[in-house]
Amino acid sequence: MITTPHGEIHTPVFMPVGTNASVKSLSREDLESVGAQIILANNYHLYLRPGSKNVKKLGGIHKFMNWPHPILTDSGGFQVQSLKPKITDDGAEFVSHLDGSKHFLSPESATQSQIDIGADIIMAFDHSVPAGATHAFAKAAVTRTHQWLLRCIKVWKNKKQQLFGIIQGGEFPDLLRESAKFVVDQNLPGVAIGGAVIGSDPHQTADTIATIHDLLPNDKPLYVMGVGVRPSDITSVVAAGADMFDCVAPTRLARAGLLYNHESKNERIDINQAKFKLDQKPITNDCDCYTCKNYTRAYLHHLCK
RNA sequence: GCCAGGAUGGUGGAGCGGUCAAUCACACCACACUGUAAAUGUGGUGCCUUACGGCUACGUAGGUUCGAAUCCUACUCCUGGCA
Repeated sequence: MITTPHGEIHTPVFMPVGTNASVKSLSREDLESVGAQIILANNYHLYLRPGSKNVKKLGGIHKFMNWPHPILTDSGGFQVQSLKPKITDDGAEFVSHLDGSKHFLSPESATQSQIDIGADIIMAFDHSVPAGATHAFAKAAVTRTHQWLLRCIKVWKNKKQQLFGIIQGGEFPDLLRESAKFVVDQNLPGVAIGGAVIGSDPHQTADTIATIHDLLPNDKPLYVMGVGVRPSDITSVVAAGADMFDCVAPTRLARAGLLYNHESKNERIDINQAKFKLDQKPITNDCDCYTCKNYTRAYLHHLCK
């Protein structure tokens, strides 16, 4: 269990992603009815718009988005990487996807921005190790991530807001273990693990966690970043020892018409397919969620048109 | 009944003598989505073929032409106007 100023979180917990201070297409009531205890928002997006200081002026993110329960913000490091940034030891220079303007995020500014936004849990600004990284590249990213973590900690004053450090290391056990030791030694309220080795393949994710598991504290949550493309990914990652995980997949896939059904290929059906036009079954027979109890595949197919 | 306009692939709709199996959109099919630049993106979509290639197609039947979805004639059916 994790205690925050906005309530307790019982683990293991899946955290729906609401990047832009909104879990797309879902209301607060929808989320509550499904048992969401905590949601994610993103520092990068809110820093650009409406601006972190403006979120603060508007009373903080909980009031801003009408979510009185726990919120976690990601630092934005992961998003910035998709913008082909210039990364130095100082931080990351990148171009806004909104208007092309130049920006710079450092461990200090990313942390201060998250403090202003006001989430219950904030993440360290890290250098995520991409897929296929060489040992040398991964080592540099790990070292940088560690240096950046120390700088994040310096800015972090309000201990009611929990700061989580992030373990990196790519696919290399020596780097993963070195990183785990370093991050755990900072004695922060929680520990996360990220990078491309986490989230894409369930076996690789479980193996990566196993590599460092003996180094982790028993009394603090482990946040495995970006897990949950398939429902079975969640059970396997929990079995591996994860306490917290998030993924854009449930909401993003649903918006494209892909709905989870454990009996189907890839654990999902594509409700857009013409074969569902007259299908009167629910998405999943043994599910007691509001949608499965009240609507047919035919109706959901119709709504996608 | 007369006059005018029109009939193109699952649908809408381009094309107006050769580079047309036919722009494009939709629909359909497949694939992809990890700490959301994503209610998005990529590919395919007449028939046969792995491919090369072949075959059948632009309302119906003829005609002109080296060559017709494109021009001409008749017919059928739609739409608008006049009676």
